[in-house]
Amino acid sequence: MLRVYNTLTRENEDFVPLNGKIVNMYVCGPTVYDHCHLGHARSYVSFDVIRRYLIYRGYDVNYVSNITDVDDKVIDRAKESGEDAFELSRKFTASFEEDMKALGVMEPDTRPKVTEHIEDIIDTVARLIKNGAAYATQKGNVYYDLERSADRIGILSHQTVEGLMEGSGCRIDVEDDKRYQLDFVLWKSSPDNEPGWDSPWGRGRPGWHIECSVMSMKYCSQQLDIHGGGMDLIFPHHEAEIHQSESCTGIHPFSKYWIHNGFLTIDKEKMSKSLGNFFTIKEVLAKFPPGTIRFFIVYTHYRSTIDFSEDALVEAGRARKRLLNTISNVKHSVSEAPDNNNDCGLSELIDESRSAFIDAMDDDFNTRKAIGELFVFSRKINSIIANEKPGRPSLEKVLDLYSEINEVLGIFEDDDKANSEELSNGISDEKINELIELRDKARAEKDWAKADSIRDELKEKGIIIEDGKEGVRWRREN
RNA sequence: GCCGAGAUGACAGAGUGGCUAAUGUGACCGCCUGCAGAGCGGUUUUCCGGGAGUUCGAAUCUCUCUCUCGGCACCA
Repeated sequence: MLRVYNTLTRENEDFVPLNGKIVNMYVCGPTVYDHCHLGHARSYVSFDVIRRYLIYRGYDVNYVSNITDVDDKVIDRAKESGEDAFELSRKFTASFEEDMKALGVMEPDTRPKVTEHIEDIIDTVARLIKNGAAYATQKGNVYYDLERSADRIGILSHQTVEGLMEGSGCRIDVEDDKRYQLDFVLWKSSPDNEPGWDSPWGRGRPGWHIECSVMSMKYCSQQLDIHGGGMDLIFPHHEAEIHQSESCTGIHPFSKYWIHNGFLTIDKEKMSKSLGNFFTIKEVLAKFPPGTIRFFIVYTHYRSTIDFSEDALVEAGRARKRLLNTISNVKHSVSEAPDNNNDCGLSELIDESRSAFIDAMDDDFNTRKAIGELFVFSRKINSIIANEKPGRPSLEKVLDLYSEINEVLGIFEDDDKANSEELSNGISDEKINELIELRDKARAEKDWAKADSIRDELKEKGIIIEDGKEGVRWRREN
């Protein structure tokens, strides 16, 4: 039974979707005013694994994740750089999509953009006003009337009204025309020099929270099974969504499960531009293979704080390589294996390991534990192929289990770099084999100096030579 | 002030009542090897923040103390 930690109840709960095997899942996407940073990578890789695991467990997942392409931050950034706001958001949307692809994040079933849903947003805001849940002001702003449903405040963040009022962040803006301190904006009037759309309340643009309510209801359902995002979105963003959506539809709860990923820190400090420890995904991709970055993220439970440092990435890379080496060892064994039914206990081991993987993942997507089980499995596999002679069918089943698990975790994808001839200084397979032959000759003549110099030469070009019992193997490495 | 997360070996990090606690990285030793790599075996490793309590039995439950980190209307 899959168990999931629900922020709403602060408990681990059995996962039972609202409607059989169908899972409607909405994950808050980025506001595209800059290149995405490592925190985004953490969040979207985590939810990607959750999504893939649900699919693996037989659920029919409808995964929706938005792009917030109009917002104060987009507008401010455009003003600073003198660019057109829409041009800017288009640019960073493309950048984001590139990053997600590099990290092996599956494309959502739908990736709606705010600017393409202005009509829907206006309709929803109008409906909220009609329902008496919101009010428009003289200045052309529309606010959600929280005082009216004050008993619902803190439903997700578990804060009291007093607590929120006394919060350090609680500021009363002099310009504000809202009635109640905790009211939040649904529609914000735009000056002529800023992006805006005509509405019943004048020219304006959507407030920050409304887009997610509107687009999740449009592309998922009026009631979601899972709503996800970073922990920092719990308040006010997700709580605002609950108010808006439930006032609009009258359906409770807006989402049955709320899942939030933990933060990413840099050298134990919060990532922030002022501290100068801010890394974009692209900066890190320039230094580490995407598979390593993904492994680093998946190797930590999604709710734990994950501390980024170069050392941690290096360690993750080594750990991952250990698993990749085993897979590569098994592949070699397959090519040399006898075509008989010698099982050597592999079938049983595979079944046990699959169960261990599922048990770990069923426990609130405990990827760290699941990978721990994978190391145990791999060590046993290495041992068996070193000491026994299993037949090809059994070995192929081992590879099948690795790919089955890879469907969920996505950590064994070959890094493009490692396999491309261009990055290995353009050296061709033929040339490599030629050099290996030369080296073999030298070795036969016990000319170790020559043999080693050939090996070093190839290593410089990213080709790793390994002598085994059954001859020489080589592989490209970045 | 309010809310939350956490403290497990050198480091990272599983583990929520019962074999002296998974796994990875590092270091060292051994096997294998001409050497190296990969792999295997072993050591580092009785390591659960302090104290009190419950229990036949606690890292795990209760109380308490200390410390760390994060959120609180920009945020993944």
